[in-house]
Amino acid sequence: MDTRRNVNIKDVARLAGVSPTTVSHALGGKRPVSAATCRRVRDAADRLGYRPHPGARSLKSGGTGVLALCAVNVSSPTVSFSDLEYYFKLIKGVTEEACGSELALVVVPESESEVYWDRLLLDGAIIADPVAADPNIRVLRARHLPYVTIGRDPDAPDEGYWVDGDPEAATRLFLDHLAAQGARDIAAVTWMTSDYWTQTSVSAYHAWCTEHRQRPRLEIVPEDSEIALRESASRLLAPGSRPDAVCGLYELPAIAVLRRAAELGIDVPGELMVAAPSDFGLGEKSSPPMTTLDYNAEAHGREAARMLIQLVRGEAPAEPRRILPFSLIERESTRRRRESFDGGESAPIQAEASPS
Amino acid sequence: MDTRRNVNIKDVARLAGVSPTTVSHALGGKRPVSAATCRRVRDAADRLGYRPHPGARSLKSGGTGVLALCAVNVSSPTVSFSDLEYYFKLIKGVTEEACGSELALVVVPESESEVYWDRLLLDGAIIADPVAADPNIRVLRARHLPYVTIGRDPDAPDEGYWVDGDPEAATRLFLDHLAAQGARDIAAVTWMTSDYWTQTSVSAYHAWCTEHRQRPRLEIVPEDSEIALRESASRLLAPGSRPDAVCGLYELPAIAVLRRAAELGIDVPGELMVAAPSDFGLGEKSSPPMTTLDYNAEAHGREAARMLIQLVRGEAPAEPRRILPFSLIERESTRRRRESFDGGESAPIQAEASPS
DNA sequence: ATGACGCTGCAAAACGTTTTGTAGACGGCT
DNA sequence: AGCCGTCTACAAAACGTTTTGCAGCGTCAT
Repeated sequence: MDTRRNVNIKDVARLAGVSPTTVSHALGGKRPVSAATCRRVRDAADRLGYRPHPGARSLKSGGTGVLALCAVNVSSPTVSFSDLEYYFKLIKGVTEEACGSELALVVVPESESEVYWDRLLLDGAIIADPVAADPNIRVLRARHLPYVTIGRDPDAPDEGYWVDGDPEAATRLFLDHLAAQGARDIAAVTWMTSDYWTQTSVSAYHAWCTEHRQRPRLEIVPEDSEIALRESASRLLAPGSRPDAVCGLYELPAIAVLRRAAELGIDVPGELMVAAPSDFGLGEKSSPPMTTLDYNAEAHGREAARMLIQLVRGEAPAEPRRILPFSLIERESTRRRRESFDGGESAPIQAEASPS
Repeated sequence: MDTRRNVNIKDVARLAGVSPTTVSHALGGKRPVSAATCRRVRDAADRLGYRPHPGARSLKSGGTGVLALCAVNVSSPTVSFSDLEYYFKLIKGVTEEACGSELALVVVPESESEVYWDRLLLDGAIIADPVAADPNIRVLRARHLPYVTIGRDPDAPDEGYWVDGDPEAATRLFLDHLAAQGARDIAAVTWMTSDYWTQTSVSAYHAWCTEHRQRPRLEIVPEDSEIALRESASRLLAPGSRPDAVCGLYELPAIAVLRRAAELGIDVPGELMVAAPSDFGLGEKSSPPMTTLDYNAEAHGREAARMLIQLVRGEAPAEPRRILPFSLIERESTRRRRESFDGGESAPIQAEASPS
């Protein structure tokens, strides 16, 4: 079907009666061209519907104006609708910032195959939530493409360029909050993932327990499935040594605990408090609504994009590693003292960014 | 920061002690190369971390293996979280199909600027829900890139390549359903959008009203905002000539009607039935749950991708215009006769695809 | 008159691949 | 020995841009 040859710069040059060089300068503006010639060239280009070939352009000039955001995981069975809101905020933040700089943004859905990076024509990329030995990062390195991660690379948390929250501070804030509400035996539940946030949260949990002379109890959901989530929740709430609070380092495991608690007839927050320092938008919708984090994903996206744009331009970002502030959103799942009867959201508990 | 030159095919050739031609053939497999040489070349390429430049490759061979899906609207204020599930299903379907054919897929978030298409290196694209005078389609045409739309192009509904549901049949199915449940005065409410689905639904509504000797009453939400939604709902439910059922041609306006009904203390479905032949996943979550469509977005994505892949390969799709089947999911908002007390979802009412 | 200088546009050389035509070597056949 | 086909690998020509160096040509100051 695509039999017609695309019009190229020579065709435009011929119609306008000038050389290809002049066309390039008239359209690109790298060197002055007389007004009359310029108009003639533009007319010719418009009439022919000329579109410069992006490949050829990048081949010579080194850059296309395209950035990539590697984000939406379409393979995971449970990620489906929980992370969507988070991804959307990320995309929105990055897009806004990129559009402002006349750059194009594409979203690369994560999937098993790594075919992507070798085919795409890019100036740089943003990797959301990198994991250990991240394949995306490896390829970007090999291609010498600048990249920024949202969330630290667990293999090199103190290097490279990133925007992140403060998982240690967040975990401690949540544990302190639960303790302040009366919890004395706080268990933690998390995924089997290898990202920096999880790793750091887990060690922060252990450190906190040691400091507060509590017995740590960490339940790790071994795989990415509804069944595994259910089983972990059941194990955690089994009679005998049931904790009086659960801190889910991510929301989904915490939601599973809430569900299981409802099944077992355990009162939340009366007999069990549940909270998760995570922000995939699930806390609002769970029943009862769950205390979670405000991670401010849109700001993360914006800042990452801003940084990447500087890198692409060859500038060195003033702050290569940025920790953004977050706050705790208290909801019913941890609200034991009902002094007032508003039912609305209480004022978020702010936590300032503390550079690690 | 990106001072180091990328390794190119000549570097590999030099290290392996062969010509660039041989490297290309050893890696690309277009012509036979002896096993020994092949291994030498591969080793050299691996050691240097060689990645062929996608621009150069496409320049010569005409194609990169990249497809684009133009979908997520990040500009609209109301689209935010309602369409996400729909988009995700689309992305998932398209990605699966593309991966199966060793093609890469990128998602192009829709925004005001059209910068995108001129910079991206693509073999073809899928446009989700094209509008009248769609700018994306215009550019794709100019670049002679093959494209498939999900939902018909309202400017040329009977041409080109598309996958779609059957808006006329869907609208009639819903109106018949409401009438069968006892509705005698069915109003419709919709967006101010220029897509084919909306246009066709609206005329189907008018036609149906004429056939059934009902006075049509169409409320159009004039702009994309929460306030406009609220006002339209209020107008529709104002006392005096209140309809006994509302068919929201999209979900969001229908949800606004549900909310307003709750505020006014109007019993749904007792005094007012509400349904929407649309599938953005909101029907399940509204209160009361609303009767909606099962559009089967993932299948739409898969079929569109399959078609596009054929086009990119130069094959002519057997069926350039495909109408996929859909079904009505009955929920509480239109369930007047409560003969059983299961409370679950009833069996969907199937509707076979009828080629227009 | 002469040189310097600014403006305008052109020719040619990249950029890194793939593709095509062909040369050389080698073995098997008449 | 001569011929033919098969392997293997190379040289050279694209692909469509941007970039660089430079030539022509007026204009202005000396």
